[in-house]
Amino acid sequence: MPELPEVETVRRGLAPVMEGRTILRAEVRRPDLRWPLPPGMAERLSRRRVERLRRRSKYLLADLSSGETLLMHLGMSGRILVSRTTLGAFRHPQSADARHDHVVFEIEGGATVTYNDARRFGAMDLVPIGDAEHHWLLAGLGPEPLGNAFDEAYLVSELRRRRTPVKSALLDQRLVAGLGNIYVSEALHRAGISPLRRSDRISAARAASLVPVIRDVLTEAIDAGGSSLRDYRRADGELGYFQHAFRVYDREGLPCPACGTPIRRAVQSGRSSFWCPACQR
DNA sequence: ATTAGACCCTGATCGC
DNA sequence: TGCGATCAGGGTCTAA
Repeated sequence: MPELPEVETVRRGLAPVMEGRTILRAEVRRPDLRWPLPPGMAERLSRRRVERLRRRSKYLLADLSSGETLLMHLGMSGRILVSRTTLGAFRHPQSADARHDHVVFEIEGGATVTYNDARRFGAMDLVPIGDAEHHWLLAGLGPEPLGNAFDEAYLVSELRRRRTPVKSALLDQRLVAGLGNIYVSEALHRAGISPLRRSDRISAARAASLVPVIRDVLTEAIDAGGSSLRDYRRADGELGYFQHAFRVYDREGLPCPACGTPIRRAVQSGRSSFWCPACQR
């Protein structure tokens, strides 16, 4: 579910209540997420201060005073929600089903941070600070799409040597890290490239144009607080609103906002792609 | 070496 | 109202 903009939005919501503060107590209610939680995780988190909350791709990284980094991934349905215990245990309507509250952190200063994940595709692990980028889940990740290493020369050369559809190439986290099904579809529409087109058959100029387009769509989505379709919520429980700006995603049969042609849908490597057959070639 | 498909799990929605 | 089929912002692993 959450792609880079959603994870960044969660990070920005959590940072003010976690950074510089101590986790008074951590509680693990269900250790069987995508993989078993690391041994003794609750004890290794309790009474540690969160020095910094970072993001790499779709992962959140909390550097702790113990010298370990807590690595978190939200999978498809994961949420991290902040509630204020000083105001009483208040759960408003758009909050998640408490049966899926798997990890709970009590934070110094009166905040409770709850990891909730119905499908349990999410993950957490602990790794020595400084080794996070070598963790097996992070080691193969490509450049950050909003970072300097992701530039026109890089993308042109990577696409040129792949024969997969460009949709699959951009979803490959080894090529660029953080895009998912929504933002790939949106970026390809903005660039006028069909998701079905073979990567190595895109002209260099058109491939290069994807770089600023990807940056723009991610930046706009972060500014909107991400996209809320089914499960995703910001850390404060509110909805993101970038879904209202979708041009093609989840709009099969509806008119293309640029030309009015009905949006088409096709399944590529098991996931739906949406595109305008007139604007995208 | 690539690439499509199965799989992990729960919940919402749709057609009958 | 109930029931099965299908689908969903993630990623890994297997088999062709």
